[in-house]
Amino acid sequence: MSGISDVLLPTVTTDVFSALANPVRRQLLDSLREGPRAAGELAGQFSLSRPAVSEHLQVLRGAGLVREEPRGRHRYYHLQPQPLAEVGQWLHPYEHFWRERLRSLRDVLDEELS
Amino acid sequence: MSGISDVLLPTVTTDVFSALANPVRRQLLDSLREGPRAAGELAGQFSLSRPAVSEHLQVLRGAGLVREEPRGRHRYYHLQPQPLAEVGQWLHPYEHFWRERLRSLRDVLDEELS
DNA sequence: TCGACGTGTCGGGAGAAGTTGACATGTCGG
DNA sequence: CCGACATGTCAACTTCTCCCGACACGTCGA
Repeated sequence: MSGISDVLLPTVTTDVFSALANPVRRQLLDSLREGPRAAGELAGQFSLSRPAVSEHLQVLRGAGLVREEPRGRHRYYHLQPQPLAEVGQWLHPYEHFWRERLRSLRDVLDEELS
Repeated sequence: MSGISDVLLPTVTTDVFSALANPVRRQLLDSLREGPRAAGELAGQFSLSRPAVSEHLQVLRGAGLVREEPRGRHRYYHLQPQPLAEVGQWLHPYEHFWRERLRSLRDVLDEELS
C-alpha cells in the first residue's frame, strides 16, 4: 500500500545544492544507492564521530534526499533521489558546453601530438 | 592561436560542488552562458555589493568555472564549463533512480485521480 | 597630466556549519 | 526488569561563509 506522500517530497528545508556541497554527504548518498543502511553502519564507513554523521544525515533529510525508517532499535535510511532531478535540470543546459570543450581538447591534443 | 592551457583546467582550488552551493554563483554562471560579461555588468544584476559579487566570481574562478579577460578598464568573465562534467558524472548513476520515482509518481496520481 | 571610472582587495562583523564529548531515549535479550 | 546496544540531541568551540564599507590600482578621456 503506497500513498502519494511516499512519492512527493516531504517538507524541504535545505537547498539540494548545499546538501551536495559536502563530500561526506555525497558519499553517504553513494552508499545508500546500494540499498537502505542503518545509521551506525553508515557512520562506520567514515572516520567521523557518530553525531557528525547523524547531522549530515539530517541535512540530507532536510533536502528531501533521504528518508528514515525506524525499525526496532535500528534506524534505516533510504535514498530519496527525486530532488536530484533539480540538479539535473540546472545542469542540462551546460551539457553541450562541456562536450564541446572536450571535443576541442581532443582536437588540440591531436595537434600537439602530431 | 590556441594552446593546450586554454583547454585544460587552470589550478583548481575550490570544489565544484561547493562553488555551486550558492544561488548567486549559479545565477552568475547562468548569465555567462549567454556570453562574456564585464564584472560591473554582472554585479548590476544582483542586489548585492560589488565586492560580494567580485568574491563570488573569485570562488568560481577557484573552481575553474570561469576565466578572466582583462580588457582596458573592464574585466570580462567567460564561462568555463568543463568542471561541471564532474557534477554530471556524479549525478549520472542517480538519473534512472529519479526517473523511476517520477514514473511511480505518475502511477500514484493515476490511481488517486481515477 | 588629472579626474572619473571600473575593479580587485583588505578588515571586520554576523551568522551558519562542522566537530566533539556528554547525556537522553527507546529497544532488544536474558 | 535490567543491562547492553543503537541512535538522537544538546552545549560549546572552532572554522567557514557571506556580506559590506573603505581603500588601492590601473585605464580611459580631456
